[in-house]
Amino acid sequence: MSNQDSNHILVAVAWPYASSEIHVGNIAGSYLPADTFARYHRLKGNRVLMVSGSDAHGTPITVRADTEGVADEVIYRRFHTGFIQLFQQLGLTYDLFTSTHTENHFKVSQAIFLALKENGYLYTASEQQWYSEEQERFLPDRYVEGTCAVCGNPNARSDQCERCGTLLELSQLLEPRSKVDGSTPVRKETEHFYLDLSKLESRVIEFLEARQSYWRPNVVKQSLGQMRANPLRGRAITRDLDWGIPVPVEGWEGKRLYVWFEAVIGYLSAAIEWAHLNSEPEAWQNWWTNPGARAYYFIGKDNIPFHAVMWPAQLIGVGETFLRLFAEVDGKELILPFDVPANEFLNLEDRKISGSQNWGVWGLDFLTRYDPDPLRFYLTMNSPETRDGNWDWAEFVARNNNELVATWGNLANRVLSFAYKHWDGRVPTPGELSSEDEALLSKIEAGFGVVGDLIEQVKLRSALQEALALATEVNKYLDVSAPWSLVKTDRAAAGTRIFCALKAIDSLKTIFAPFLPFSSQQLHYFFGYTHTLFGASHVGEVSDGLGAHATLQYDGRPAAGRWKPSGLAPGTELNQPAPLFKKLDESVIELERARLGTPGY
RNA sequence: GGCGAGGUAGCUCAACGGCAGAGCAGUGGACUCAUAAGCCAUUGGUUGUGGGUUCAAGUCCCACCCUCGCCA
Repeated sequence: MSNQDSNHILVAVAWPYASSEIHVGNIAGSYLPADTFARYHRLKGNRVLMVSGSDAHGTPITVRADTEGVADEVIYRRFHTGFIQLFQQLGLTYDLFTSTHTENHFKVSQAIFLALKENGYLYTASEQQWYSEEQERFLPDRYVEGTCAVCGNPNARSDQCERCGTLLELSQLLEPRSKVDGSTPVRKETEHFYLDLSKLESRVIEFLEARQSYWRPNVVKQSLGQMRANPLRGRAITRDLDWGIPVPVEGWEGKRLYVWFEAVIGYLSAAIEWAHLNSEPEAWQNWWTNPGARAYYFIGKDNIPFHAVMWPAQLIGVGETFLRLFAEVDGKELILPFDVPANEFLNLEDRKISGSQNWGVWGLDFLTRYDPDPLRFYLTMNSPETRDGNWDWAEFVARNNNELVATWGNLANRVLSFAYKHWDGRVPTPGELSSEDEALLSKIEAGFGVVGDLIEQVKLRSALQEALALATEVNKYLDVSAPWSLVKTDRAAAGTRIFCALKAIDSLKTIFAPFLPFSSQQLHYFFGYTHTLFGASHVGEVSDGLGAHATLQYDGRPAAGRWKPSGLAPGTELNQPAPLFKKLDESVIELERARLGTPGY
């Protein structure tokens, strides 16, 4: 296998913070589109590597741990386990879903740090931070409050007064107090490493401008506009914390890499971990050092600056030094993002999703009552690709019943049942095809190109709409050819029509498969195929010096699905068909709405 | 406050400056293989507001309003 293949696709998926539940907005924003995209490319025969993991470090986890009075690690492990359950049930085919709390990620992140340092992009500077003498530690901004020197608000957060909006210097916060124990913190000098982004800015701009023609406007224009208005400047990449990745410099024990800096490195470290788990320790380079490989980053819009500006800056900054330090390979750079198809946000019943108010549809909870494919269908048809979207329970039920069930599920069921009943459980043998038969089959065949192109452009909503329109074409064809009448007068002709309809549905099964993998596999089985369209995900556990961490891994070896039209053979024995999807009763709308906003569901 | 994105039919979304469209919902019809599903036909619009440029503006320019994100 050549290292220069252009069919290596890195699907880099946002890393969920291991401190809050995953809701349908998160799923629609990045996890689901990534999987649809990855599954398509796998069917297409491309070499896909889809990676992500739990973001285990960072203040939100520490805050939650302090609130509950447990160790940071307890919080991280609890949520990490939940993520893996959810993703497996949703059918997200991560080649590796891991965590940032791994020995491997520590080493990779430290190597990135050292490469930037060696290349002269890091400097150190001192600043004052709030320090608790009682606890002998520096306090993050959100742990300190006091009186705003500007407006007198007695409950101002240490970094910004919410009443007057002022960004507060340390000296502007009067009578500071620690939210942890009420004690009075003191100002204390502390030294940190900074990434010298000003030195990298021109190359980041170059990088963005080269991709401007095909990136989503929200992603590229915001990034360029921001830099035009406020040129990049140095940004701290270390913190005074004890949870996280140690700074690999002597004398810096007790400091950690800032989470914004190390979490994105996970895309690289997860690929490396994947390669080791598969006993091909160099295999990650097929994606990461291959100039022909394409890296797609599926994220939500809140993450744009980190993926369109900061992460490219880090990658540019390490140059060839990372490979030399980490793998003793000379003359190789890490590839930059090919696209960052960031999605907008999803509201819920016209209100912003909120964990604290339990205003959300939570993934794991949802799947206790509904199947994954209807969720995947609704979220893709309703995908917030160009603007904020809205989850509406009435619309979920309507789209499920009127589109997924009525147009596609019913089509498959009506034709399979008819064939099963009248041709003794076998695919009928066709006679000569009429021009209508040929027209239908060629329309469906063309669908592979149409839908495929849209998926490649990450226009998944349009792609699924096209697929559904193809199902409508088959419904129309059936209406015109009316095999249920024909079977009474000309059984052979009816058999030809049904053969064509079956063949079309067999093709549509593949076209729908990236979006609706579970029902496509079910349909695949009804058609009598014995192999599976995709591989399987399994939960694993990896042990290292930091303990054990759970993983989700995809094994694509059993996958036999191909992105190409059906080659259905006459006479094939069918399996007893059944409806692919369930119609939902309207009553669930009110039941589900009643759950919203009630704590402790 | 700055940088962006978005605001089009009841809902979700389209529309190189050239007759505002699609799907779903609604309404009417013929059919019956199918989960009362499918098919055919059809109603529905002051394109957020106010100006401007143009033979022609949803689209370009200016100002403003609303929503969301990021930055300060």
